Amino acid sequence: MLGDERVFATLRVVGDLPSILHADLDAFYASVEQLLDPTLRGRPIAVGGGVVLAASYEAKRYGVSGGMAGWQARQRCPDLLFVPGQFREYQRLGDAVFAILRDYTPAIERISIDEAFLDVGGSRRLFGEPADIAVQIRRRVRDEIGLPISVGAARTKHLAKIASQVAKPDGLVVVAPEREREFLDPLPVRLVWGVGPATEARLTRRGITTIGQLARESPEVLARIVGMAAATKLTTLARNDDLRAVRPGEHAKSVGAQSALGRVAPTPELLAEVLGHLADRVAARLRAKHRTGRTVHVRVRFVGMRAVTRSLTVADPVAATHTLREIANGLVRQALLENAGERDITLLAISVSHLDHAPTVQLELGVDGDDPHRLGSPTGAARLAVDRSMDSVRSRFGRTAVGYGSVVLSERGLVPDEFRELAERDG
DNA sequence: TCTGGGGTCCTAGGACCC
DNA sequence: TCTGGGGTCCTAGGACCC
Repeated sequence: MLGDERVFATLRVVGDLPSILHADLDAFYASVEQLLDPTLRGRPIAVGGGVVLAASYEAKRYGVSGGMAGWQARQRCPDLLFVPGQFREYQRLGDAVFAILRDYTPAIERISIDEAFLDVGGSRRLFGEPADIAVQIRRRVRDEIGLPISVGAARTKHLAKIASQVAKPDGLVVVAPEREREFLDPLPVRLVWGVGPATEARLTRRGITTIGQLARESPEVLARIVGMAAATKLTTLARNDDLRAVRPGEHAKSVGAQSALGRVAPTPELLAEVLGHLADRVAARLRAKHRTGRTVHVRVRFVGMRAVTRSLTVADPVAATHTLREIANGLVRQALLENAGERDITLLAISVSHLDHAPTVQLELGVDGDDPHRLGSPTGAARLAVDRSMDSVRSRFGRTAVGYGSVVLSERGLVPDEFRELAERDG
């Protein structure tokens, strides 16, 4: 049974046709839980514990939303039922939905586990008009997978995305080209991609609350409110002038990992353990993608959410766990020294940017030099060799099969690693 | 009683080069 | 005689998105 289908279109479409679809699974994690366990259906549930990772629509009606602290969610909805995530199932079902989408076009851009853009302009002869394809997609995802999915269809990506948000839950909205302004103008600025709480507050203070007002505002005035680049972007989006194409297969620009720690003293032992774990995760993923990076960033969060970052760009690409851990350790110690007023920390993160492709040959062969950070040095090459054998053992026996001493012991993370892997973008 | 983990992009100052 | 202008890279911080 399909839900609401509001076709915001006239019968005859003129001009450019709305050939871009944005497909977005509704309350994805929560919907999967309700699919797998029928006793959860119709009940307010939240995936997570300390923080709400996803809330069912029954829970959303009470004001529970993703990212909210657990205690706060319980306060708003006393009957709220928390369930732990089944992360492998999310990945499996997300992939299954994606496979259905791919039946309709190869021009598909997956932007997260539960969301994708499709350009179905070339699929008319086989499958019909975009609106028909959207109906088929929604029916198949419902029948074959069992999940609700909302779809927006429009002439541009941004408008298609807004349409799918308006369509939720479990709906379809098609925006005909000649009715774009009529559709867009009354909607709140918050629906524009890139407008979060801070920007929304600034715009509201200037009396700008709808997308129509945003579109009519002069870029110069807007620049004074939100800055030059943001003003240009917001104007383009609000006027629906962003014509970027659906692009399959983008490359990631950075790879990182973080760990929330509760509230702990940053002893050398703790730093060694946590940074070892994080460096191991990041470096293994870099190697799996055959990539290296030149800039290492660390982030340290103190009690009260204040956070600082430190980064270092090195001449030679990094992909070895030990090298990454040493650089990160140095940066974190520096950050702690410069913030000596702070006692405990609540989070540590490592990420690597300035990514480059790493041909196997370049990684394996050493050249002269004795700087251990040098990938080409004998030390660097030896480290990579160790990492690579570890990678291959893990690929056969699972990631906890082997590891650096302190890393294996620290698998007591607060969040399961399966979930971490889920949140990664494909690179 | 502050709440996860993965990312992208922008700003702004300083160093350095021509 | 301390004065122009443009560009690139690095670093730190912040807003935002899923």
